[in-house]
Amino acid sequence: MPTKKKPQVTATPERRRELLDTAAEVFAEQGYNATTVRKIADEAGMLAGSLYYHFDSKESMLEEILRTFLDELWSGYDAVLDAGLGPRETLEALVTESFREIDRHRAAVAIYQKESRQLAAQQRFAFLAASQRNFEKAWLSTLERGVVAEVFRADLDIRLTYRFVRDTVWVAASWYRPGGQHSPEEIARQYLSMVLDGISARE
Amino acid sequence: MPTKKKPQVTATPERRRELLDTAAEVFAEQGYNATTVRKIADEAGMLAGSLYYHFDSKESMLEEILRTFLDELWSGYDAVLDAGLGPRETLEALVTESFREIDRHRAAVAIYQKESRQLAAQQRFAFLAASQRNFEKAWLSTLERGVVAEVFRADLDIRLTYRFVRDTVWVAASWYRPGGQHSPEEIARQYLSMVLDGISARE
Amino acid sequence: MPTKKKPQVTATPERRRELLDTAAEVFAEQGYNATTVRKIADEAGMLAGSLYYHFDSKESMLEEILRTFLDELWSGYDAVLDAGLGPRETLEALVTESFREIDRHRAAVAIYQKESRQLAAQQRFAFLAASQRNFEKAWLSTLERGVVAEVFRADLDIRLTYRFVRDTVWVAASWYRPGGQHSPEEIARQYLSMVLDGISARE
Amino acid sequence: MPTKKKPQVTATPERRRELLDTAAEVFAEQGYNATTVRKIADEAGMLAGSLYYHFDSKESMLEEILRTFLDELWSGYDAVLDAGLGPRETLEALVTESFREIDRHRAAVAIYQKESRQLAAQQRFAFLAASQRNFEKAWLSTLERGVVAEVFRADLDIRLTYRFVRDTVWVAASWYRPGGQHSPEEIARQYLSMVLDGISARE
DNA sequence: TATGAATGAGGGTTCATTCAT
DNA sequence: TATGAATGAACCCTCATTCAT
Repeated sequence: MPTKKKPQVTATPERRRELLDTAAEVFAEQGYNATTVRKIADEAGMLAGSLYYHFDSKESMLEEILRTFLDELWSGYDAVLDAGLGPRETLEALVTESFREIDRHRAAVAIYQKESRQLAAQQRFAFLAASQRNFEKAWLSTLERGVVAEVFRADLDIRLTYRFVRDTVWVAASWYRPGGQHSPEEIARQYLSMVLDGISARE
Repeated sequence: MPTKKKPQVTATPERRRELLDTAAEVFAEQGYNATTVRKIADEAGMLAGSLYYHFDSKESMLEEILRTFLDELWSGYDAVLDAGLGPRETLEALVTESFREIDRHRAAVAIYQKESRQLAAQQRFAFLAASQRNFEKAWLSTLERGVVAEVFRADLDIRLTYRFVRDTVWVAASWYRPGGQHSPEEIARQYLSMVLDGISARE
Repeated sequence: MPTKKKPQVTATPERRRELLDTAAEVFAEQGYNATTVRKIADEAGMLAGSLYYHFDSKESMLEEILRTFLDELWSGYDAVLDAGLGPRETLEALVTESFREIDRHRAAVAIYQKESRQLAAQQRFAFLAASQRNFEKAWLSTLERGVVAEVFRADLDIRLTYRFVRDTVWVAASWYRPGGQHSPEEIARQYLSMVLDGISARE
Repeated sequence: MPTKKKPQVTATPERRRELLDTAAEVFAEQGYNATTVRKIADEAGMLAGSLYYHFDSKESMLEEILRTFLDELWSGYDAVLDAGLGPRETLEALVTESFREIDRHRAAVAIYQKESRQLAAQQRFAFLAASQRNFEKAWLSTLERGVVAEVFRADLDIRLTYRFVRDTVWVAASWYRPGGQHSPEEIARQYLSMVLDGISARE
């Protein structure tokens, strides 16, 4: 691996963040492939070529966006998983943390949702697959603990349940808009209510 | 349908179907934008240019795939909605029908999930937006009916519930593989069980 | 040069003529390059591939159209040039003959006007250049004879005059429509009047 | 004329002009349809894609070439038409101006001659049709004025005369080469002599 | 830091042509 | 004779990327 010279973190790392935020917004809105480097530059008020002073490539921007997001996400998740909570409380905390993450990194989450599967196949984005595996491990074990503790129903296919909960939470990024009428915690509460107790009225 | 003279659906509509199935598979796997016409042709065992004997453009292939899917979907939905069922039975039937559709048109559903939002902005794909509106109408009214009839909980935000159910069902297309261990009806049953009664054990 | 098998003059040579007439019309209207073989076939009520039963190539159609036209043109010109007329009568006869040719072969003349220069560079269309040389020879000698005989003005550049007369006549093909209010002979008469005596009133 | 690489310290609009001049030359020589964008780029010493930094499309290059030409042409014509000259002097001035324009914009004129008719049908090139109408108006009214003033012969069909003069002048672009032995003014004089007084010797 | 201009590798599409039926 | 389907080369255009200034 030859050392590259380009992305000197000289000057302002804030400018870098700004540009990445802009890029993330456009990626989320138009899709990664459909987004041209020029569109990002336009949005940032510069010319396409100028972006290459800050970043190696379009792909490296994408990578940094996703890496930053996943780092933060896991720092939140790890705190929850290490807190020694019971299975139901763990589930509630994970879901709430997820909605907070959607609130903070809406664009990144949307990108992740949409592109993750194809990206994960590339060497460069192997960290996506790794994260996904950890994710699955955390959820499955939580669900299993809950079944054992008779906190969750035992008659459900556990993998199906995992997918159900996982998807249910993350797709919200596709319609969620920060600053709307519901706070992330409020949405989390409602989602949890549905996921845990169902939508049908109890007799 | 204002398509003029070219590939009249006279002789072999089967070849057309074959090619569209191939295209749908590739679109679903790689994303519409990332899919090259050459890739589709390769998969179909012909040269890129040859596709244009059958179709006007890459976009028209996409359109036909989505139109065909939505036509079938709505023929199923309409049957359910016109059956005069109660709200809970309607919801169950709609969900079941959706999983059947995922089973039959997995690729089309996956494409729809991924590209629909951006596509709908184009004049050509306005029918996507129209379908989405009808979809929303059908679900919201069913949920409202259910709340009135005290079949569904009254304490949930109805739009949030709508999104919850809608997403929950359709994202399944992203991991569902036909011919797996669960039939669509089986999956529908488990999903319904979770959605209606929740995943937590009843005391 | 291997003998080709295709253009059997079997069956009807009339069909051949019909097809060539159709092709000439489209070539004239849209330009040779801009004309697709399919457009010709459409106009003839068949499929593009079917034309290749009758002709070797699009280019061979063009060649036959132009050859046929030039053959007829020269048969008319040669008659005039061999008639032993005086220079002014020769000029009048050539111009009249030209307008008759425009009347009969409007499409071919239009094609000739438009494409001749570029075509002539190709080996295959060398006959166009040859014809052009003969054409020039005939006109220049007629004009020179006329100057010597003091029938034409001596103070004009003879090459310029040649181009003037030549162009003046043939461009008419671009606006002439057979069956209009003026017969070719009538138009020829008026053109000759202008060319010979000018448009200004005599004092 | 070997194309050398200029020491382009050129500001942007000059580069644009250079490229358009190159394009015009190729269009004129090979015809618009037969000209590939790559050929233009070759001639300009760059790659095909690079042209798109300067222009939107091949068609937009054509448009700009023709627009520029017509703008200049009409600025010359308008000066003549507004000068309050008599009909004969107007005709002489228009013809002279036309030959000057051929001298300055030979390529553009040749393109105009060849492609104008088909182009005019397109929305984008409607300005060609408009120009043609103004052209016709100017000439017809000049000829009519001349007939009334008994400066031009009254026994000629005025539309035919219009076409005669118009074509006669502009076709010259197809053989005219700037820097030849005749200046545009000289050619104009000879043409006018023929058009006004005819080529036959006066008794 | 950013610009202007160019590169070069495709990508979608067109079209003359072929050929088995 | 004509059709239906396919070929393959070429075309216009896009876009990530580079680099001298």
